[in-house]
Amino acid sequence: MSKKVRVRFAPSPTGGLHLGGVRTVLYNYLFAKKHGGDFILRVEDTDQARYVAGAEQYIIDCLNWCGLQPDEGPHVGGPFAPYRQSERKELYRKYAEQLIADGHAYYAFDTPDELDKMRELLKTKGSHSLQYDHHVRMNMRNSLKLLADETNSLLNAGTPYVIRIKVDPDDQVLFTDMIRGDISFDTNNVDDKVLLKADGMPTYHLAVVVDDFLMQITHAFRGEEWLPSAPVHILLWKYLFGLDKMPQWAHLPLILKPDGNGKLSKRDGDRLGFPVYAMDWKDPKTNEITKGFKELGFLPEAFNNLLAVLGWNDGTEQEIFSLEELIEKFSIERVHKGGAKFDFEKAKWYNHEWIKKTAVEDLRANVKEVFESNGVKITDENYLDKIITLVKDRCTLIPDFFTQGGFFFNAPQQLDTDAVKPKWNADKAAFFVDFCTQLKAMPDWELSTIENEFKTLAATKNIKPGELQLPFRVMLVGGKFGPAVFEIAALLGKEETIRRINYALTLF
RNA sequence: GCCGCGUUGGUCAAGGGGUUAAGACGCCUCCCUUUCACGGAGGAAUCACGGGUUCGAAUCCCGUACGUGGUACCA
Repeated sequence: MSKKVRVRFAPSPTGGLHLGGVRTVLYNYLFAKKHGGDFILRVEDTDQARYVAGAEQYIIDCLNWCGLQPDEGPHVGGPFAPYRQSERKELYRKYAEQLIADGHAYYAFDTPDELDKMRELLKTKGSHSLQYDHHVRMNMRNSLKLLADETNSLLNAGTPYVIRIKVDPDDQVLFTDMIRGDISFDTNNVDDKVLLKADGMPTYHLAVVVDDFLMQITHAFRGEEWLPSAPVHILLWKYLFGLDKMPQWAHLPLILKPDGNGKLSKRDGDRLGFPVYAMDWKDPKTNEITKGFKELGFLPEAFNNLLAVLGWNDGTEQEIFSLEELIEKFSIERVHKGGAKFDFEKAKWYNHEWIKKTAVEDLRANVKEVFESNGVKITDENYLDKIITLVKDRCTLIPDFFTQGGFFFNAPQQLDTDAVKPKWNADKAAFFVDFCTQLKAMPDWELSTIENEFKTLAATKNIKPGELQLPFRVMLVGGKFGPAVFEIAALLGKEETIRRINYALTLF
């Protein structure tokens, strides 16, 4: 019987949650759910210098908006609590000490100055690696070089120290990545990484391995930037828990900037005018707000969809996937090896598609919010629903509902008279005067009757109805946009339609 | 510098020895619609380069180039 699938996402709370982060979560989540497993959130808050208060809650909010809620985490608890590394601090030390006892790690007392000097020396000697490794460690101040007595007295005197892994030279570290296949590293190129810092906190290297073991993680998916440090993690697994217990690895491709090259960063979004964070992020230090996809008017379904297919597809021509479909169809083996450039135009296309396919009642709350934030109080949801139905095909982002349908609530302030005047004449003006009279007399207010009335009157006056539709549109909405004119009039109601015609007639 | 990973149109990509090298976004043309969209029909545009292996290479192998990531008491 195979172990239950357990995957984890382990962000460090240092700022907003960017596209790459959300996609990592998404792939983790899809894989877990596809195999009926658990998705665990773990927080790496061991880097005090960069830790930002509020960032953890922000990440949770983003996951919530995306609908990717963890089964275990600092906010929901779970059998392996705590889920914050700062609260697990003492745990890690035990494993670091065990490594030393087994001869796989050592105490190092080198000061930052001494480390700098060592690297300077290597540089002047023309060495092509600046690593703290088997070449140099016997020249440094550590428990390998020092006598046991010396080490103990240094320790007893409270000298600051770190614990470093002891990487043996001339060996190969081999592993199979679920996306990339077999990968090998020569241990001569792996340095003696710090595992436990002078402040007693673990580095990422120790923490992932210990936490993945303790939390029984079966599959570890993370960004490609971690590939070079994979050998350290694998060595740690070998020394501490045994390779047979190690999770399977998958290193996800990077999301790159649309122009030029390089990893997509927050700066690129600012520069190119699109968000790179899931939701608005306010940096508590600078109070600077970085725009998010949510606030720009993206639907979470579209956001998940566009992220999922940036580096993965199911091999068919399908482009639009719901979360349920993604869970069903996702396979980690089909994830690409190469990075993908982010294309905001295509991102908007996905949102447009999702708005078109989303039911009115599921759009209502979002649209209502947009109207109300524009100062339009919605009292009649039925009316709002009709507007949504009428304009949703032409909305790419949620705020477009207001630009496309705001005129249903507020008569246009300014009319695009330039669009009408060149072809305007007394006959047309007379048409609208008569049209109003007829509208007033109409017993009902139906789309078909309004349209019939308009067209028959035009015929009797010998004017092409098409030539009258544009002026009519401008009268009602203020410009050359919006849904079919007669639909608008029908929804606007008799009085308002007549009022707008009469007002416009004074301007043309 | 060293180490790792990658490279199919402008972008996302299917295809993994024989294909007219799918499809999508964007762009262009036309139809629909006397608004703008939606929808429909078309179009331009691609296998990084050089060597092999093979009857045959986008596909396999080796180089090169380019890109990208790492090279911290950051993750």
